Amino acid sequence: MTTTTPRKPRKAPRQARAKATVEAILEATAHILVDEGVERLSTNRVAQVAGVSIGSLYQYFPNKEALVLALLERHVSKMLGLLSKHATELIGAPMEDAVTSYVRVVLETHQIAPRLHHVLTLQAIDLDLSALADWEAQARKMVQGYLETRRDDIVPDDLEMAAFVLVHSVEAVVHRAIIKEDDVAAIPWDRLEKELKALILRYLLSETPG
Amino acid sequence: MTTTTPRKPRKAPRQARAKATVEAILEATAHILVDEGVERLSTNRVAQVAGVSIGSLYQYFPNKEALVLALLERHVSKMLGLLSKHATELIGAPMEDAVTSYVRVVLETHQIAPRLHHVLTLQAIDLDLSALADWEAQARKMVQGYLETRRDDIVPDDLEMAAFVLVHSVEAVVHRAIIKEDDVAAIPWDRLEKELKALILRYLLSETPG
Amino acid sequence: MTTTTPRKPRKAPRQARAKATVEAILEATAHILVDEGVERLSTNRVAQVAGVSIGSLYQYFPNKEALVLALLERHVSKMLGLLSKHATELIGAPMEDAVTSYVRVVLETHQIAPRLHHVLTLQAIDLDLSALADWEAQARKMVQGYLETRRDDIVPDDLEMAAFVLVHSVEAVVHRAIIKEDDVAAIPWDRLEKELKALILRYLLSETPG
Amino acid sequence: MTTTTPRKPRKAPRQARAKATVEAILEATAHILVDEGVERLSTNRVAQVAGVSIGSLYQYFPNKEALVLALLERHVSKMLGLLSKHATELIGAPMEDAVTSYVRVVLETHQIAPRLHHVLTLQAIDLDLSALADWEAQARKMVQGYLETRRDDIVPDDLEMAAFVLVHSVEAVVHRAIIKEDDVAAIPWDRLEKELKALILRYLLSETPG
DNA sequence: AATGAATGAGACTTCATTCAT
DNA sequence: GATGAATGAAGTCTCATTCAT
Repeated sequence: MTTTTPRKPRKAPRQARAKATVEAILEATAHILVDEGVERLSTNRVAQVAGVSIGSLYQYFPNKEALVLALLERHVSKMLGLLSKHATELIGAPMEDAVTSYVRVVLETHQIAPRLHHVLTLQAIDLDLSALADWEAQARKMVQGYLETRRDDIVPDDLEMAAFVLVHSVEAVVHRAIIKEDDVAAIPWDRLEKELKALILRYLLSETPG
Repeated sequence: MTTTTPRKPRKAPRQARAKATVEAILEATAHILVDEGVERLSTNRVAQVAGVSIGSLYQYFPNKEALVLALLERHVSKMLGLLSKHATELIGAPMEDAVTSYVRVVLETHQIAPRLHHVLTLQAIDLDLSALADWEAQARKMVQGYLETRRDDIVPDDLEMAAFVLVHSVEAVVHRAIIKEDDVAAIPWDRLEKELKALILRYLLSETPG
Repeated sequence: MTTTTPRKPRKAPRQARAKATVEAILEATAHILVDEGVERLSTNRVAQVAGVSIGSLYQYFPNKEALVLALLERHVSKMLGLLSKHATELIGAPMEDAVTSYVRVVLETHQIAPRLHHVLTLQAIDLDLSALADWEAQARKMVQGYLETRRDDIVPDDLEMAAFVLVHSVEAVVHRAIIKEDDVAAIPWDRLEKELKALILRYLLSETPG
Repeated sequence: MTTTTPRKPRKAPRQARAKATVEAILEATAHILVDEGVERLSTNRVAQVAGVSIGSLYQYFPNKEALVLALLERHVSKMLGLLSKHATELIGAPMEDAVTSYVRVVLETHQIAPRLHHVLTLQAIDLDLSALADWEAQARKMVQGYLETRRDDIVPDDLEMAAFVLVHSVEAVVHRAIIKEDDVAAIPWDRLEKELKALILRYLLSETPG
């Protein structure tokens, strides 16, 4: 299942006009992905929706995958931006603040573009795109790094495992919460945040009772 | 994204030969899905791999989606089987035993056919098939039901939310653990089980410290 | 310039209907090649002219090259048929009879389908198809074989070189003669035959004068 | 197969820079033709390889054919140059010298740019370009002219036919010899020359034996 | 003169599905 | 029941050519 298909953009747009074209193409891609579904994503349709000729599309993207990849990379880069913005807050912060900060970052990353996030996530797996895996690795590394600074206060021994459990628990719960609601506005973000903080803090700080 | 395509098998195979045909078709579908990827799944290819004519395939399945659906339903039915088998153990069991039992069920469901599970999960979302959602609903209902019998011993108030958090945390962590390892055997299942039990029990039974 | 594109027919037609389809496709290919030119040869056009759907074409031929190759192989096989039919006459025949026979074979091979022959020749080179090279090799081998049986009567020492010169001289002259005339009938075949026999016999049997 | 597309260069380059541009374009064309194959010859690619914008290419050449034509005309003009340079030697020369001279001219023309010669030859036919036909006509005329001055010493009656046979025999044998060898350097030019001289002289001067 | 962005016809090819045998 | 030939819509992608800057 290893592909040798090129996925990188063909050439960077130099003129302003070209930049607008690329922008229109990516927006159209996102639009179709979110509102019409992957199965409707075809290069022809993207070009049509973008109001651009199919030839122009192929000037900048070698194939359909490259469109999705470009979109994914933009998205992940925004996610990583949020992560690194808050990363400094964590260092040396008391446990509760650090956890609050982390949960909020995850909630925020999912609010950048919730429906696009969902679709891109699936595509990343289907197309074997690593950008998202990079994000996860980054998050795990950061969490594990923090846990190591608090090793003495923490119950779990295996910090790698602990980071793995935490990152994916939080990620999954948030993700499902968003998918569950058709209307993103309806999600009880505050309660979700509270609950996730409880989940994490108890896992890290309490001995198993009983 | 809502389809009106029929997805149910056309007619049940009555003769033994027919049963074998259907079996071969589904096996071929699974094989292609797992070993070659969704993008290679075509009805013609399935028929070829199954050693059956394309006409025969359409005798039993009205379209391509029906293949995936049938496979998914089989799989989910196995998962539900495991769940209900253990369901009785849970009722009235002490908290620790109940949690152990639940975590084991989830681990077992993921071991039925790990790679197929992964692919089907993605397809279920892409094709908007509800079978998997059914499974999740079932699991949530069961967990929530159990929590209600223990309401007094439990810290979280909102049991629906608690069930949601638990089910998806466990599900996600197990799922990622399986995907992570190319060599499935290499996963430290016992440690994973221990860690998940700690996560759940502390969440349910400990007050947030600090 | 080495290609890995498949060129062999996809599957052999089993039913009579399918055989007719394949036949129609190849005839259409030949027709387009001869009457409209290579640049007009497209799979769509072939299907259209053959009165067959494009899908049917691709059931039997993996791509455009395969069409040309199939046609070429049929043609070359006819040419080789003529060659081997006369091959026996040559063995042990007196020089003049053998030469007569050879020149006639070449003339005949070019009359099987003169215009198609011309186009296929070019395509064989462009597409790097070896079928025609096989024919030439065969012809050279046969001629050289005969020359060896007459080594004592023959002036040239290097029989490989002599065969090379003979085969390509005769081939080229005949080929150009056919191309030259738009009206194929107008070619003075008998005089051409006489002249080529003279060319060969003098080359083989006379010492260079002067 | 008759085209009405203009094939002549659009305007002659007046400045030195423009001359360099045209030169680069033609060199790129030749390069692609020889090293990548006709199917890879696209105007965009030529421009790219030439390090010139596609717009500039169309400033000097009205279409793709014009590129090939320009190249062909340059090549044929070199060939004609060789021919006319030796033409004077032939007049009144003794038969053997004349033949030597002619064979050498043909060998030389094929050594100008053997691989390009090969490709251009094919293209000339495909695109129905007459430049090469002009060369052949010229060569035939010259040879026939010489033969007429020697009519009394010569065996063949029909001098037009004799010239036809000679020109195409020599041409074909030399051409195939070059194609046959991957490495042009490996061709036994001297033996080829000797053999072709023998072929011609015997044909012209010896009665058919036997 | 030169640039390169944009165009779109059209080529190739796949694949879900139907239907005659 | 089964077969496999046939279909054609639809998708991917290229490339000759134009034109605004």
